[in-house]
Amino acid sequence: MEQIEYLKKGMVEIIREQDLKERLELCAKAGRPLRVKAGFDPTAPDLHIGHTVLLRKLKHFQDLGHTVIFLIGDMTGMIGDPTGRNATRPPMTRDQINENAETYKAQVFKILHPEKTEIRFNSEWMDPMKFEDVIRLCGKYTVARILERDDFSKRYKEGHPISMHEILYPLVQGYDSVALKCDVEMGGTDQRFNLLVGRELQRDFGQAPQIVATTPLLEGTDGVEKMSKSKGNYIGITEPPKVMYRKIMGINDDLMWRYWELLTDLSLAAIAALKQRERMEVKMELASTIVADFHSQAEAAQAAEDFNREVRQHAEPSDVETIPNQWFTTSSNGSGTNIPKMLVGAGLAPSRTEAERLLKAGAVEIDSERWTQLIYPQERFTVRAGKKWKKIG
RNA sequence: GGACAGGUGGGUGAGUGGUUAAAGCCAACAGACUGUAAAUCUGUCACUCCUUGCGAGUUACGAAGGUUCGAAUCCUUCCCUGUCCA
Repeated sequence: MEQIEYLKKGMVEIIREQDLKERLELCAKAGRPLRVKAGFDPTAPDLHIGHTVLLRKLKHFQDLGHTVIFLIGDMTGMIGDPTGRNATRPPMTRDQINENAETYKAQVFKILHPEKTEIRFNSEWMDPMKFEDVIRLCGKYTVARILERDDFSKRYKEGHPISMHEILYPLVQGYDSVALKCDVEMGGTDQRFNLLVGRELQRDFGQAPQIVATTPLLEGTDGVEKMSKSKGNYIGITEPPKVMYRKIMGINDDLMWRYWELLTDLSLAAIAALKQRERMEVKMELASTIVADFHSQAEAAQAAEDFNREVRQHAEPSDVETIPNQWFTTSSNGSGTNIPKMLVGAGLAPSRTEAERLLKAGAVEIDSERWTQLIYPQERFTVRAGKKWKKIG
């Protein structure tokens, strides 16, 4: 079946492929689309391109006519998913969650087809649950099995705390699949365990167990850790074209191939062909492709132009902000602008101590000349501190 | 409920009364190099103030008190975490 081949591309694992085939056939006969769920924690208000690896895959299901359920874990967000953590996440407040959820909604449709997407919140069925129901749910699983989970067992062995509520997380997520009668659940490879719990619970509730499909986790711009907001190695999908472009250009050459594979629709053969070409050129093409995906062709072209000028030629950016000079003083020793104060005031340095360090390190350039003195005798000038530029005057 | 161990800067982790704003490593930032990057090398990496000086002051080692000329280091209470016992 060709549907299977299309869906398999870019997936790490399908449990079980045979089941997926059968389910596809079954639904085709019954004339109903598959219900494909993916859950998102409303912890990060902004999606990054790492999330789009999964979103792209969900879209592929939609391309084949199936329904995607974008589940916002407003209830589970209050628990804090322990996945990949060795410390407990702080629970979020209701207000924070609602706010973040709105941002999610606005962002996912850059990839997903709105008309084939159901957006749901797990508080829909979690809120009405009584404590009795919760206990009954807990009875469906055992402590030993939960502790099998890699990060739990690791934390346990190393003597790190695991709170009771974290143990509940996989159960809650699994129950979501029961409530939604999911056919397929997708997630990153780190979600494998949680996704599998869903299968078991569905079986317990007399449903056919969902097919579990995992996608790879994208490395962040540092090339080492998984992309994540908290690690600061992410590229947000709402970031301005210029920033996005620059971040992509900043990745390691080797990582670029992985980005081509997971973040574009290019076939593996086409990517292999790119490897024959000049790397700089290919990376710029990657940056343009991705920026165009989230913005537009025109903005991507502009970002490329800015990059050439600012980064490659070290020229002044086209959109340097001008700030009135409030640091110019005249005294008996002469007159001038106090540079450290100006750097902090203009947002080029976080503190005066830091500003002085930048000066000493030779990171400050004024009107294209390196400047290391405290006082600059002019009132109007263009200043660059590291990568940041401002016009003063 | 009891016994024991522990809580140090963004992360890890030294430091058990005085040149300790706190080693080392990682991350980060800046400079050099360069095709962007990576790698490498160099420097920096709490804050404020000024006359920018191997300057002055302030804050900091879970929290609050105490001992002392002087405490991350000793004492007391509290909070938190783990292990074992019940």
